[in-house]
Amino acid sequence: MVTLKQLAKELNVSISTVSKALNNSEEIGVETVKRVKELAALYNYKPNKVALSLKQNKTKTIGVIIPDVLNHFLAKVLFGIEREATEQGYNIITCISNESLEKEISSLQLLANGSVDGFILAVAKETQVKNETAHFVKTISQGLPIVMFDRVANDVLCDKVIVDDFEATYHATKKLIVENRRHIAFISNIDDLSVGKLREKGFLKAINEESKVKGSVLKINRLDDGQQKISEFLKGNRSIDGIISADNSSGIIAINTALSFGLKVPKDLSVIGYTSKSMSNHCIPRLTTIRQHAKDIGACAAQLLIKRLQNKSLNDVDYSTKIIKTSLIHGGSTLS
Amino acid sequence: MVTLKQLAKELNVSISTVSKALNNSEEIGVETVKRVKELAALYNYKPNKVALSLKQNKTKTIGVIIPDVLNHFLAKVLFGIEREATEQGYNIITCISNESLEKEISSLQLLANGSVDGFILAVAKETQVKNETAHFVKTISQGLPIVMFDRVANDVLCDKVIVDDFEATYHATKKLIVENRRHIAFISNIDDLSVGKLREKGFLKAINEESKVKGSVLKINRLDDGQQKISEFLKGNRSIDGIISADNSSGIIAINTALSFGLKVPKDLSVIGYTSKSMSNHCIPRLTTIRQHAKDIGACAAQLLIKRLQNKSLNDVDYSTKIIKTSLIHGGSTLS
DNA sequence: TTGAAAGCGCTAACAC
DNA sequence: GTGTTAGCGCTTTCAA
Repeated sequence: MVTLKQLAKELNVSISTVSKALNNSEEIGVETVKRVKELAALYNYKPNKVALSLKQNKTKTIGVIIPDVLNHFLAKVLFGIEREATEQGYNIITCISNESLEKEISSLQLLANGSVDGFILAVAKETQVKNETAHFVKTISQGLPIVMFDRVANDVLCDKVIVDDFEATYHATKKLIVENRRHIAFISNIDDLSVGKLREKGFLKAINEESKVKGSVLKINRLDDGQQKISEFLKGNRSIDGIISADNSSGIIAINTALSFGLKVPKDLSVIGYTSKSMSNHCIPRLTTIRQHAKDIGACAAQLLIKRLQNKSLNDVDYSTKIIKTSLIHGGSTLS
Repeated sequence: MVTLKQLAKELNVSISTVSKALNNSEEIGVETVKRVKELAALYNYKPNKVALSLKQNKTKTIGVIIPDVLNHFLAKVLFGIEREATEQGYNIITCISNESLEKEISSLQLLANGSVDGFILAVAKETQVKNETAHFVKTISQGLPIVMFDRVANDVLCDKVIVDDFEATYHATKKLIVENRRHIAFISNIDDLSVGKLREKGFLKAINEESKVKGSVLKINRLDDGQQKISEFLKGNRSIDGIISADNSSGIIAINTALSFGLKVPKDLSVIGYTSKSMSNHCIPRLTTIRQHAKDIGACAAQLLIKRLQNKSLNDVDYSTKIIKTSLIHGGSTLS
């Protein structure tokens, strides 16, 4: 990499002249500017990012801590973050907490040494289960803002971007009720996450509002064999005629299982899930889906963080929680 | 963030004394070391990463350029890279090329300003189609090593990690032939990728070795409706009794479609795909799958790069290409 | 045993 | 219009 020093030497001018010329300073003569720029272009000069970061005490880099990149939703949020960040001239350093509190803490600490200007993260499962928040508070108090998305720690004061999980699941359940379904099951393998709990609550509210509708809940451990669990469940509850799936796989498995029993979808059984677009065609008919607009969530989180980074005057009072509305996409596994 | 300067001031010693004490230099008296370390611990001192990078002219950061994080395979490789990198004390800056040559070039340029010590990447689709390699060569000549995985540019001299796509697809096809399948279809929506082509070649080789076996190929554009395409294809080719899917969805869709036609799997139709574990249960029976060990690919790529970064004596002669062997996982969609 | 000083690459206030 | 200088936070050589 060429440095200002080398350019200066070759041009027989001082380093600061070169610097100013490249930064279009008014002070420098047009002729000099031209000479400098030509040589810089020739050598493909680019200002050293590290030196700039040191000088300006900001890295233009965001630390992103994702619990699990194999989760399609989270990967899509990452995609949204990356795009927005890149557009605004920020890089992202990605850490994968693997749902572990310890890894989450170490990632936070590791990057809180000047590597990044702030964080975007979804809280790890273990962290939510143990309800641990000290590491977040500490990071923020060190001057590194955090934006949480999807899985948030309610007690921590910071910007947040969430989905209307409760509302969306409530309305999805209502929709099945309107379709005249009388025994609706809620299937979830994310019972331990805040979003999983919210979705269940939304479901239960809708069920409890209707005396003639029966509700059942099936919780699946992630280590369980989903196909087998769902198969047993449906066999043991023959009256089920509607299903809400809280995670991105159970709805698909439920449809395929029901079909293998000879049931007709959506005639005998109506299903709605939180599956992503690319998976929603893994059953015939396609799954009717609650879209979370993951990309928008990522973009929104990035915007919130960058805004805060660039506007020092924002103070603790200004923390905002953005709710990204879901949409219901009809896929054929429901009547309409 | 506390700096050496602040510690020095408070302790009434010089900056260099503090630095040496914290780095366990023999020069400094035990008593001083103790005092320094205590205060550093109290203030939770951490050496500023940016300053270290500037001083040592290396960032301990790897640039990772992924064509698409929503691709489960690529996401899993990213996971493998992240884990190995973290273990070895490296951070990763992730860029998503979105299969675009332009974004790939700009990501490379953007990080080649001192932000990273080297790159791990899979070549974008557009780059492969246009057979563009100049940007890779330029980056390497600037002293930033590249490790390519999965989708590689053969002409570029660098370390590579690939899968035995040709072999694996050849053997999978052979397996169907041994099962006495007589009309085997190859379905792919990744025809434009190097790996897609290799898989097709492996398929064709196996087919061409057997005169009594008929082969058909269905190429799906990513914008097409996969369900519809596959449905039409199977309807138009009733004799098909075996399917090899090159991508991670077509195999699942094919099974579900066949079942909806009333066919029995695997009795009437045998299917093998490249699907990932989490998706392989999106059909009943489960899809027999060629596992690519994506995590291992990522780990291997990271190891290769870090080894090169730490061993300046490695020269161009030493470039290696690692082949990660696939495994065939029986899932019920084949007879054995 | 400790400290002063140089330097990594850059910017900017201040001289000339 | 151009150059000198200091300083961002750190390591390291050399001097005391």
